[in-house]
Amino acid sequence: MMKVMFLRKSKTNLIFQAAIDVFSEKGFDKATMDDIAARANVAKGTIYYHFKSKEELFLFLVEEGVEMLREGVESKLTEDLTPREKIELILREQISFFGQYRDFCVILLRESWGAEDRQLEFRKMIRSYMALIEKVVQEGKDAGVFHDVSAENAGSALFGMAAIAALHILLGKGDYDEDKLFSDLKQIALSGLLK
Amino acid sequence: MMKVMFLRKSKTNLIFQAAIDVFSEKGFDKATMDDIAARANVAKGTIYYHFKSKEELFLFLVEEGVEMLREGVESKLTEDLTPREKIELILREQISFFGQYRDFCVILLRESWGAEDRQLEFRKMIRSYMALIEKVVQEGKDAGVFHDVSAENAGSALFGMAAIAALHILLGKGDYDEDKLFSDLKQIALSGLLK
Amino acid sequence: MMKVMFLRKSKTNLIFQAAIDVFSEKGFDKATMDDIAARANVAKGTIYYHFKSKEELFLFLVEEGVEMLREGVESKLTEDLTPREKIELILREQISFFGQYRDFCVILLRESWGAEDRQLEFRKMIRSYMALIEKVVQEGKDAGVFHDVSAENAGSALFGMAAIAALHILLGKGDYDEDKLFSDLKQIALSGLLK
Amino acid sequence: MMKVMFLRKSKTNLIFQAAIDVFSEKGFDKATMDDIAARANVAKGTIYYHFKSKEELFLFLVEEGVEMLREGVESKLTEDLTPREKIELILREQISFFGQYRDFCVILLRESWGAEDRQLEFRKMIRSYMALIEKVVQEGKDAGVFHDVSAENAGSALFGMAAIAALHILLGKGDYDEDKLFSDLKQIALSGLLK
DNA sequence: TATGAATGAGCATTCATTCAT
DNA sequence: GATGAATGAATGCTCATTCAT
Repeated sequence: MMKVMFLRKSKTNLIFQAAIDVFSEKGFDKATMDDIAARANVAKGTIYYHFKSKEELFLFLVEEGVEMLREGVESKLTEDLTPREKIELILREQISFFGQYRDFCVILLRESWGAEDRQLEFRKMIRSYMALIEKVVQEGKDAGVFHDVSAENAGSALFGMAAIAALHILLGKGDYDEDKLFSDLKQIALSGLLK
Repeated sequence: MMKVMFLRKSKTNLIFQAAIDVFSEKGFDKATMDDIAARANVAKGTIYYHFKSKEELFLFLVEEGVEMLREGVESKLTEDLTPREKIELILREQISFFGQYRDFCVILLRESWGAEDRQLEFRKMIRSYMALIEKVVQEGKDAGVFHDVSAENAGSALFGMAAIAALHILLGKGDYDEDKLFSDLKQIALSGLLK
Repeated sequence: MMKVMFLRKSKTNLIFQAAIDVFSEKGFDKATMDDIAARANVAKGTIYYHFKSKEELFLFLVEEGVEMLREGVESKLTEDLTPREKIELILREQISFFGQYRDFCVILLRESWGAEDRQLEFRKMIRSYMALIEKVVQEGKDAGVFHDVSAENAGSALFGMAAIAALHILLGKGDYDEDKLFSDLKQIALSGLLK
Repeated sequence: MMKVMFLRKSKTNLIFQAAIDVFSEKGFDKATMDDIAARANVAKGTIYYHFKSKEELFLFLVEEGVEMLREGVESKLTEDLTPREKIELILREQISFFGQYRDFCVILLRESWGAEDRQLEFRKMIRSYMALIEKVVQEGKDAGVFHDVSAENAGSALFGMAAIAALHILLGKGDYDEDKLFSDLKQIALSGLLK
């Protein structure tokens, strides 16, 4: 998402960047097209020349964001890794992504729960990411190295654990110590709290 | 909150119930006072007779909800339980609460991320619940039965794991199998994925 | 008005007093029945038990106020006074009244200009006061001691001169020096600016 | 204000004109933005595109009106006139202005008395006009041709005399005979009622 | 007499969207 | 491609008035 964007300097891109800023600062409803236009140094009509509606602009944005997270993780899940290593990689990548794109992640967590079409769409995207985790869990189970838990439950649990823990720190006051968070989550996810 | 509410049939309560419905369906911004009034079969002015503003109505609602979750859990965390049993209890209670008050939980997950005062307030409430978990984790560490992970990280991780996994099922199509979810999360949280 | 009021301690009177305070502070439109009820330490319904409407309450209030000014002046305009002395008396009385009932006078000046029934009513009241002045001017003209100016013009001019000059001081920062104001207005009204 | 306004036919101007009409008819509080929009044949949103708020629109309006009166008078107060001629000129101009802009003058007299910021602002504007009169009175005193009255008292008295007398006629039923009113006020202001 | 909960019409303001240039 | 003036439906909130007790 953001990477691609930095290459071109088209109006479309200016708008896109501005939209990320504004949506993450204010949320979908509170953000106005005027805000975005001002941030992009573009006339309001110009946004409508490039995007059909506020909704569509937002959808594009979230789509690219989730895709980026998913692809980033997927591309690193090479065949030579063990299930355990894959889980570690997923946790590390997700923690890193949340640190790098905090604002986008706030959007995601804010706007994915509800019954509007947009929100259903977002949950579908998130599920496509969770599916990656589920696949790894299944592999582990098939290989006999993981306990017999529902892959779906494990997928959402691991995503949720990392997401909420990351945002909890990022939206609090302290520093975001990615290494400590990773080490703690890895401990819990793989070996549990109990000694 | 909801329990007490069901007993009385005051206007205040009608409004409260309607507000839960509407806010969870549409979120804070999209929900209108007209919606809530219509759902409660009350004139719009009546809402303002009982609550100072939309914001205040919402705040009350979330306050009572989180308090109910927190107190429900806290009251059951008796001294005779081991840390392991306490973690199990917390997971079971939270899973049950999410099943019972799905709409409220959607509200909580939707509206807690952002920089508005209201949102800061919500996160503070959630933190007061997480603190319960942190305390138990600390106990376990002190007793030498839990691994040495940051209690804060563990607290947000366990809350997030259960919250997201629960909502993932509740907002999907399938049934909400509390027992299976509990058993899976207990497994991961206490002993991890690895055999 | 105010004098009579202080004698009784009925609810009606409590409301009346509160209404004067609130109306003069906020004006007719901005003043609310809640304000008045709170100031009178009375339930809102009680006001409606004693007065038919906000409008009526206001009307009563202004009626009594103007009547008090008019009667106060009229009762002192004894037959033994010369027209010149009468003009002096009118000026002195009006200046004194404005000083004593500043808030009420603000109401009067605020709410008398417009086309609503209430406002027409107020102007009629004011005209009944101006009529006193006109009569004196006519007397002076008939007696050959006043110049030949339209009595009506003179009446409104003298009322306006004293009213605006008084409020100009009363709403400004300085002290309200009634004697100096009287002496200046007397000078202008009777002998003019020119030496 | 009005003069310039009549030249252009911009939306801004349409709104401005409509606002004068509506505010003078109903007063600030009772006038609604819907009224103004309807009168201007403009969508309500259009008003907000050109003016930040009802308050701001109103303020602009009064500002320009008073400024027009002040400048109109000031520009004619040339050095070659005697104090007496200047007072005459001021009276004539003010009487003419009130006749020409009756509605605006109603607004001014209605909305200048109270403690709201807006009203303080208006009184400040009026004082800037009164200052013109005070200066002339001072000149007359310095030149030894006027009696020794407080310039401030004389300023507010002359303004008030002309304002109230003018509106008294304009809001009554009869014709507005500017010449007679001028001749009467000149008589009183310069030479007084007494022969 | 007195109360205060309930009402609903009314209002200022916002903002996504359109469209003539 | 780009603009920004214009739109009008939508919304949170107010407040005079009513009425059951």
